[in-house]
Amino acid sequence: MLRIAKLTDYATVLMVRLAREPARCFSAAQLADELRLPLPTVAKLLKRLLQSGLLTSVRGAGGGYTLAHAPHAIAVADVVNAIEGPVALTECSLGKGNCSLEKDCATRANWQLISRAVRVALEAVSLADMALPRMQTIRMPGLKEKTP
Amino acid sequence: MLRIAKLTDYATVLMVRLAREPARCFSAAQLADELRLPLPTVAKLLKRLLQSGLLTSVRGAGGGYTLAHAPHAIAVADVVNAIEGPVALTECSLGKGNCSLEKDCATRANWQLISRAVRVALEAVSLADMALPRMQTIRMPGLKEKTP
DNA sequence: CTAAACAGCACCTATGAGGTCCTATTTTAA
DNA sequence: TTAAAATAGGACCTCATAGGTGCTGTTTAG
Repeated sequence: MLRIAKLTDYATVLMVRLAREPARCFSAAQLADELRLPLPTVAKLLKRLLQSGLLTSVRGAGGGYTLAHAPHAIAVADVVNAIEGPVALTECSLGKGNCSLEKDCATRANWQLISRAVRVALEAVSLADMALPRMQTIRMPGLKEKTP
Repeated sequence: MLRIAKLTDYATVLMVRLAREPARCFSAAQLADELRLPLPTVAKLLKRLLQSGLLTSVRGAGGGYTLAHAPHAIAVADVVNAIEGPVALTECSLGKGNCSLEKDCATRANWQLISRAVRVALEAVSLADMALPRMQTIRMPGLKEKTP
């Protein structure tokens, strides 16, 4: 049904929680407990988010994780990228030529445009937005100029 | 990587092919042969597209499938809907309350907005657009009014 | 009457998402 | 100095489901 992976969903929940108190340092256990998510999964996600540079970590007792940037500077797209890689609705959108149609596939370039539109939608929303009780409307720059 | 199902990809290829000659009646075998796709899969997809009302069929010898509407009147969103159901990036976007966070999940409403943005992106592109060698730019009505 | 073609199931199976566990390593605090 | 609290980084399992196949009708042109 064109959904993001469940892990990505969890990851955004984690990031949004962190975004509500950007200064505070959260341990994996704290987050798992508060958000009612399984600890091993939370730990795994935090590690991935760390490796993608979205978090900073402090090791040892009293340690934990913090957002690496301000909430408004991290987009939902970043989280999606960190957990499931670049958004590309179709195989060929990635450029990898493992599509048997490839050559005469006029559809390809158009799918790339659609993928880009989706990427823009995800980039247009920051953690700060997600932390709000309810956003107004998504503004998508770059998609309203030309009209086919 | 936030991709559509491979079957959905195939389905759009099929639909775009049909859109290039809307008057012509194609058999499953013809399409499979021309597009180099496995026949059983093509047949299955055509059946689903038929049940969703996107195609009309003629049974018996010399039969086949035709678009149920003009190419510009069928959106990529329709194809996605037919094959993988409604676009809902997260579980809770569907409304079904099988999310343990549910109550105090402020993130929910915001994900719904994002899902909607993606839907709009898919609705903004018709089969006629996809049949073009290359689209210009996607115009997304309803997403450029308010600015958060 | 026969062959072409759709209609509608039922069923298989292999990949990978989702989840668990174990073993370092680092740091604080007693 | 030691113990406990945390992160770091793997390996590994397992199960749902996307993707694919087959079979048995039914319809229709010639």
